[in-house]
Amino acid sequence: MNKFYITTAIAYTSQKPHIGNSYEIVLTDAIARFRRMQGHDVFFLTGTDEHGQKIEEKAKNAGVSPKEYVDKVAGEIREICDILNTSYDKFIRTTDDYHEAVVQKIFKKLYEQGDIYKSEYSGHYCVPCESFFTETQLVDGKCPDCGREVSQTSEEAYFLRLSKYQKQLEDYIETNPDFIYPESRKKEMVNNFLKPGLQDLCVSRTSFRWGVPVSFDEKHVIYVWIDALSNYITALGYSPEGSGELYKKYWPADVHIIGKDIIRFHTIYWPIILLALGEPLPKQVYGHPWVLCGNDKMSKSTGNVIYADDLVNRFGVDAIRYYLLSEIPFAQDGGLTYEMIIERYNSDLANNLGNLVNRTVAMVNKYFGGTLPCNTCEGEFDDDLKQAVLAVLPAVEKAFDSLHICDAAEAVINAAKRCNKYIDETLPWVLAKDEANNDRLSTVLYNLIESIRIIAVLLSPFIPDTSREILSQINSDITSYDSLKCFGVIPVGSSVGEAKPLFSRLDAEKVLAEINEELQKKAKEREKKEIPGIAQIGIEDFAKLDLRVAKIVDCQTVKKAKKLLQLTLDDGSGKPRTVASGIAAWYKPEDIIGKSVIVVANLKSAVLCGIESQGMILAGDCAEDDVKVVFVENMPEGTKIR
RNA sequence: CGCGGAGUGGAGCAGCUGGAAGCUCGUCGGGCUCAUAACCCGGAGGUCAGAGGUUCAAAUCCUCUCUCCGCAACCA
Repeated sequence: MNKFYITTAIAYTSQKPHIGNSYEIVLTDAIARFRRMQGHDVFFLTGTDEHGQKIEEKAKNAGVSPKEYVDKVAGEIREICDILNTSYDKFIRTTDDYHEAVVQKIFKKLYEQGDIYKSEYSGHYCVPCESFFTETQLVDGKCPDCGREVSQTSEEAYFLRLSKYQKQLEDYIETNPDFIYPESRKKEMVNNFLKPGLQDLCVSRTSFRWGVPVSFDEKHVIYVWIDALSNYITALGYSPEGSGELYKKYWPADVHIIGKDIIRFHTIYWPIILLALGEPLPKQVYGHPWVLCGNDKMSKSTGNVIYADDLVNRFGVDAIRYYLLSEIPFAQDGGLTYEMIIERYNSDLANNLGNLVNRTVAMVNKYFGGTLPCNTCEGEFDDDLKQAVLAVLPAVEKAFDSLHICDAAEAVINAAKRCNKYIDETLPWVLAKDEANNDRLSTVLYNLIESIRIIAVLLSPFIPDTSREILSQINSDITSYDSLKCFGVIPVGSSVGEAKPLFSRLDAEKVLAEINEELQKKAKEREKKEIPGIAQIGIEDFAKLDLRVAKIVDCQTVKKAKKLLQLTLDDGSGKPRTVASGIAAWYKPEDIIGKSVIVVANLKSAVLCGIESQGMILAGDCAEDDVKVVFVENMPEGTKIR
């Protein structure tokens, strides 16, 4: 029995995850379940990533301790994993004490062997930016962000020597072509990071406290990614001082399932940490695509967020699992709308699969009282059916091997389709009219029941509850992997149960109307809540802003930046002021030259794509993809706004 | 010229190691009645983004152009 270690990325506990975040665990679960079915000894890990500045801030805003905050969100996340019926073997939290202890040991080991070093001799700190840079990050010896002088001693931090392991990592990627998967992601990593040469990574922070402290230097907190990535081995009982049995058995991971946005951490930093620890590298990292809301990215500000638990309450777990697993492509982002869910639910689950099981079981009951007497009277369509049904397993195997999970789902559903066709070919209701055809009729129904059994078992990685329900209706408990490889293992004479619809058809219009009504209700509630929360600063805070009217005297596009326009402003001071603004998507230079805007005149300057930006101009986020600059009329340059 | 990907019938996608354009949904017509107005068959609908090129033959290879998306940089 081969071991199979599979993981999701651990979910960040800054807020409740939406359906796009939840896609990952469902995808991983399907793979884990399939491998178990094949007889692999599977260990399936998921969990939560709970440290970091963002969480510290969120907790502060919510008026609770970071731990309290994280306990709540981690609870929600785990609940969603359970609602989605995922079969994880372990749920790790980065606040678990054993994890924190091992992370400290890992950090210490890397420090002691010189792979992590204190930055004193190469430290460059930019005071205004509160940022820390390595020698190589400096631009002409100055801060790459603001271009000012940096000082040597103001801040110390620890760095991981990435460059030392670059060659080894490149070799590994070379000799394991499927390590970074899919291929296009590999190219991104190689071309954007490896080829230009890796820069040492800052792996400690002193600007906040919510993290794992460096054991030998307590004012430093370990960088969240070092902390988070280590979960894959701490969960198994890894320790630099000697690892436990689980680790020896399951590491290296067979595949890390992660979102495409964090490929870099998993294919560059993580392997290098492992190389430095002297541990084997994961065999594969699959960066899956995203679930989009229609064509848009799901985001809270747009208000188009959809949560897994809401969907499950409305449509059922298996409907949602099936949707995610069958609709989201292998490498391209997939869409999710209520319309699409209903469409797929009706066509695949209700009409095709559900109806097949229902009509077949009903016929067995109707014509034979639930017990088939014979399966030996073969006819002309039988071989074709058997061949088609037996061909599904190899197709599913192939799809899982290449992580094309939606293709696997499609292959199984197509088998159900083939069965529906077989019913029309063999016309059981015609056979039933003449008792002389009883044997043939029994054989036809037997072939259908056996096909349904195979389909049901193959559906178990995708829709486990439904799979069990189907098997219960046909009254079969033969579910072994080998039993999928030959046709006809259900014994003649066994009886079926009652025919109950698996998925009742949805009336799209009705369901959509209901959903709209609820969404509107929620939107109203939200409006009410948000307004009282605004008055949180005093007049003295506002007075810190120096807002002034300025006229745009020149404007140019910026070569290297898609989003930036470089504005030259007359703010009444007599000196031209340069401001870079991220409005290129909505404004062309000629549209705005000569107009007047409001500029935040006392904002500290910053360098963006090589331009020193001295302030910012005010603009409104009207919608997710619509920004409008605040133009003013009839006010002279330099007018103070308050 | 930073890197990578995508543009295929109304919608969503496959095909892309060159050899008569496919799948699902929708739509139209027919069949059937065991079943959840479900199922089965058939039709209509595409100059495979555009322009060149290689080839006996290109959606599939090469070049250029246009449009979208992602990564990187970055939205002050």
